[in-house]
Amino acid sequence: MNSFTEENYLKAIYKLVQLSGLAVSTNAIAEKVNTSAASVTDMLKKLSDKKLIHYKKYQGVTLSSKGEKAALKIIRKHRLWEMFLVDILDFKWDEVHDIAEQLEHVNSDKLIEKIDKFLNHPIVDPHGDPIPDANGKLNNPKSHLLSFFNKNDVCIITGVVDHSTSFLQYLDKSGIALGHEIKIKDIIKFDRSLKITINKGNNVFISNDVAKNILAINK
Amino acid sequence: MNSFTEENYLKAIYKLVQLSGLAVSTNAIAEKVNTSAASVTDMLKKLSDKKLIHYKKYQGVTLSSKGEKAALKIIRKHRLWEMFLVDILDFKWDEVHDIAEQLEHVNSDKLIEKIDKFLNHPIVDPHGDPIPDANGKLNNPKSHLLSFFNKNDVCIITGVVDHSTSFLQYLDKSGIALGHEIKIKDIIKFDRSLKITINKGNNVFISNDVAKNILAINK
DNA sequence: ATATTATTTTAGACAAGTCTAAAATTTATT
DNA sequence: AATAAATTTTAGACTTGTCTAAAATAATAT
Ligand SMILES: [Mn+2]
Ligand SMILES: [Mn+2]
Ligand SMILES: [Mn+2]
Ligand SMILES: [Mn+2]
Repeated sequence: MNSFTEENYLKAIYKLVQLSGLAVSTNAIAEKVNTSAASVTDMLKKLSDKKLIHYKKYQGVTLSSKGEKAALKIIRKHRLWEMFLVDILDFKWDEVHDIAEQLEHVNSDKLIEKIDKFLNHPIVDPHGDPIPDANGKLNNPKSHLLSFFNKNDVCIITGVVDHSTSFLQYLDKSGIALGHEIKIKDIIKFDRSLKITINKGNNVFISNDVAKNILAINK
Repeated sequence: MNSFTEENYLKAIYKLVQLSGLAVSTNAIAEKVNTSAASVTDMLKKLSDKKLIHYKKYQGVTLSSKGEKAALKIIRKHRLWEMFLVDILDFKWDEVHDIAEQLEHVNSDKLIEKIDKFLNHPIVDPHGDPIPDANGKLNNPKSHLLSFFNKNDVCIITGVVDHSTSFLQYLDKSGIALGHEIKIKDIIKFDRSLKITINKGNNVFISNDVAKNILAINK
């Protein structure tokens, strides 16, 4: 078994590789897990000894297939727990991440499969992120950042990039939620901010910074 | 916050004090948390510094009110999670303890109160153990060991002392479950084993060792 | 191509929790 | 009351994960 700490490193490496498509740097990991570069180097040696990563000094790191499987399992657990918290216990989508950070480390295959079944095998979590299946298979839906759409495009919101409480609460306040239909009414040249219509009703202005943190798919 | 380890010591001390009514010994704690007496002494110093226990060298230990509150909170979480696992996820009563040992350390007041509400504020866990309320108040039901009843007594099974998988599975196999009515048909003088009738139906023989691990209340 | 800067690794230390072996204290026995 | 036995504490060491400061390597700029 891997320790909580090891699991958090694996998850961090998985997400960074996913994002960049490249081997990830010691510094990037350090920032992600909120620790020093020296500590990361120590841990990389350990994960390498355990054959969880591919690592050569100064050359960056990727996950081995064993490491990727472990990472996907943690991500599966995290997202299923988030789903459980929102759908069953009526938590808000901005409240669940920190709790799921703890629950994702609970070790019981039977438990996670029962939760999955109880939730009716959900495909995405409350933030629109895909949930890996029991074999670690992950359906990566081809969404795009809202900031990449053009004037008069109509799309459906499928996810968010930023998962912070403040961002999610801002979306709530603006009436922006997963599944809603968005029409791009206007794009301001100066700062690339957007005027959008939500569900054929309200018009709302959002900054480019916000648009870059919303995922959507063409309708 | 207290670490997982500290929480497990507090829980162990709580249960040992509960059982004996006296200050508990270093050795007793060592056995309960499955570690060496030396390690226990180290931890007792730490818990004492944190004002969680009353401790004087060589004199044994009891919980401070702060420590007792912490212990009861962990026990509340453990028992509510066991209830959730059995009632909602259809686990058997012999499968849940180890998972609850992990879940009891998840830190979120909101989570545990939502679970409590979702379960409709249960009073006892799947093993008949009482669940402390949100204020740490615990209703100690006055049950007795089945081994203390007399011939022709009729009683209702309310709990178990031993929580091991093998014991609980033995009870399942024998048709003995919480809430069932038991009539003591005979007590064998030689070894104090019992012939009992379950729910006015089947007759079953159980050893005194088994009877000493079943709790019941007079009908 | 060399010098400067940034990144990464090593060295050495620390806190938490654990261990074994030895010393101190308490309890039980004669 | 003195001795033996059991319990508890101390001493010293080890592991995991962390840190800072210094050294090594790589990347960038002149
Ligand atoms: Mn999350
Ligand atoms: Mn999520
Ligand atoms: Mn239990
Ligand atoms: Mn229980």
